[in-house]
Amino acid sequence: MKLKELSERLGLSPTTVSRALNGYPEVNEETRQRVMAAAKRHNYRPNTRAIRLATGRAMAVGHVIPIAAKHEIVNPIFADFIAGAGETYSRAGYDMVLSVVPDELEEQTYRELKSKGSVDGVILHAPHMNDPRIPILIEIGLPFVVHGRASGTEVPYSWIDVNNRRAFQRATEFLLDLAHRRIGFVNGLEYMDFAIRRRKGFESAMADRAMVCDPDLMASEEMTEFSGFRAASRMLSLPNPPTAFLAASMLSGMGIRRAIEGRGLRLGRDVSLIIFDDDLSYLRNGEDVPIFTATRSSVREAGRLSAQMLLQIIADPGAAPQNRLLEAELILGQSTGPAPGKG
Amino acid sequence: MKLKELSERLGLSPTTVSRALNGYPEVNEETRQRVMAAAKRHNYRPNTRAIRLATGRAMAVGHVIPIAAKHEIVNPIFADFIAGAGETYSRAGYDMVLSVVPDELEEQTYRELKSKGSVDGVILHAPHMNDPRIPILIEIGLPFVVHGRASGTEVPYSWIDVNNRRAFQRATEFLLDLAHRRIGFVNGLEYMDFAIRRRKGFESAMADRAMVCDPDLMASEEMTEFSGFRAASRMLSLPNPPTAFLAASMLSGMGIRRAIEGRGLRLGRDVSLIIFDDDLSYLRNGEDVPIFTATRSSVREAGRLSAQMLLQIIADPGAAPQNRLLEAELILGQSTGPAPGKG
DNA sequence: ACCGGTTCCGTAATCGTTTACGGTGCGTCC
DNA sequence: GGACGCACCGTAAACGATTACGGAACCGGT
Repeated sequence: MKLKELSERLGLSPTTVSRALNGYPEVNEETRQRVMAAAKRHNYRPNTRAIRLATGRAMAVGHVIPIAAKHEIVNPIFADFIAGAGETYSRAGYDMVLSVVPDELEEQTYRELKSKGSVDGVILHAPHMNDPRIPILIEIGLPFVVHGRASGTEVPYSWIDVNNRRAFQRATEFLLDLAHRRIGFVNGLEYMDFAIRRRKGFESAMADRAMVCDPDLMASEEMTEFSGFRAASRMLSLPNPPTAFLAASMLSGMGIRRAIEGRGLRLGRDVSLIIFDDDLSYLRNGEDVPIFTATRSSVREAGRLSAQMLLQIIADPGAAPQNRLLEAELILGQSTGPAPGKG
Repeated sequence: MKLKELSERLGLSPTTVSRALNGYPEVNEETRQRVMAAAKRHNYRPNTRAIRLATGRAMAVGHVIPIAAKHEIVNPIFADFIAGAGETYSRAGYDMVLSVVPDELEEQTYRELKSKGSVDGVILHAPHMNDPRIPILIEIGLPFVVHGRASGTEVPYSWIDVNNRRAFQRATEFLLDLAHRRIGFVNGLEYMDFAIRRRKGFESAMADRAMVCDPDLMASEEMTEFSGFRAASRMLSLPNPPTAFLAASMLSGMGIRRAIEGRGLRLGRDVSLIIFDDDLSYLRNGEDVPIFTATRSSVREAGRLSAQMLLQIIADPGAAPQNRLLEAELILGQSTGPAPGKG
């Protein structure tokens, strides 16, 4: 069933039918009702391909997911971020198109998305310091929203981010309040912007209490269970091991717990642990009472908000860039307790 | 730069230019070279929207990701499956469009994808018993490949699946060989087809050794860390607790380990554990030596293969349905050992 | 009676490709 | 030398919507 057929059945022109369905004012209300009814009755769905060509809009947004060439790791937060964003898109009638590309092909991918006209905008994932993708997107004129920020980038752009610095500052302070003095910090890869900010948060909390950061107690790793395990194992073997850990993710935290318990130590008593909890649907931090004490911020919610922001930008490309900083909440779980007394 | 402009610069008709670029035979080889060179020089990229309208092909495939209404859980294997499929699509010049929908809207989503013409085919995820989506897709004539199978569905359709039954049969036999007699089986939700097959594998291995399955030692849960923990905790509290576990996923397994170690028992000595390992990039089962003994099958590879199959079906819609059954390998890790001697 | 302004609707161009169909020129064959 | 086939290229009609522009009918005001 196409527009033309429908209009013939109704004894109207395609123009009027189109206008009626799209809510234009220059059509009699009675006629509009008749058209809408007929459209529903004949199960008419405008052909997306034709709309796209006629309007020049793609009615789609792109997410390009870089695959780190080294480890081929897909960031586990994507699933939930996309679930959140997807909700917003469907409601607005937009498609979400995913490109999975090795990270060295990312620039080229953006250029093609633009020149082939297959999307109206993109979400930029996992920004790092001085991220070159931002100036590129500005140059080619493709609307975008960054999930995160890029330290070092001066030009204005739209982003949504969690206050990573503050979250880790608070977590560190909390451990210090519990009298922990040796704190192991298992961070994400520190070319990622969020990891840089988290480190700053950690360091400034330490500095505020006139404490020095021991490089032996800091690690910058892929956020996997195994990396967490390895880093914690190393630190726990030191002559002066940490009594507490700060972990960049739920998975790292699980690895750290394995290292702790594997040594016969008890989590929350002998060693404390605070993680950053993205509130992933398949990696819930317990049900009623949290397993880990954590700073929490829902990545799914971030997906929803990013999508909304992007759609606004697409609707009004002239407007000034928007920014939104989300605060993480500090939730108390069973993995923290006062530092064990000295001997 | 559009086709018309390019043709004018070359002093040719749009037809000839189009044919030259698309490899049609009725164009002089010399002319073709000239056209190709000019296209490259002017950085000409055919407008996807126009191609789609003109050819009637969407050059896109859809993945509809159902969100379970109850728990809003995104299946964690999606990220890797999609990463695998995405590689295949990009190489073939296809887009991947994702729809994230509450599962009760799934049928409607398929119908819209078809009538709006936004995709040429879809991948069907997470099939369950007598899955109604399969007859629906056949009815509306949208090419599809199922990742998994649907027990009870008689009509032929294309699928790619892991031999789940065999994998769990082998795993069970392996535990039995190690003299384990009380085996806890922490399965996925048993309306999912793969969980049904795994259960059959477990049961038939038990039956082959004339053993009865204790319902107290069987659980059917969401495949999360917490569910694994809860199920294992319950079983370990039984008067006659299991000496070994079989887990449906890496995450369940991690929860089971937590339950085991939380009781002061040692994994691989006091209690054994075999998991099913989807080989997710962010949930690797150790690096050199596996943490868990596991039956392993890469879901990413399944994604690649599913995508290939779907593209073939789209290219030749008349052909008979294809099937492909992958075998999981049984890999030895540190989580299994002989059953502890009685007293 | 005439003009201006609404209200409502239609004609036809447009988006940027593909492709059915038709042409030209040339060589070959009988 | 006419018929035929082949190699090559162009004209114009699709594809299915949106939308610029124009026109008819009607109303109120002067």
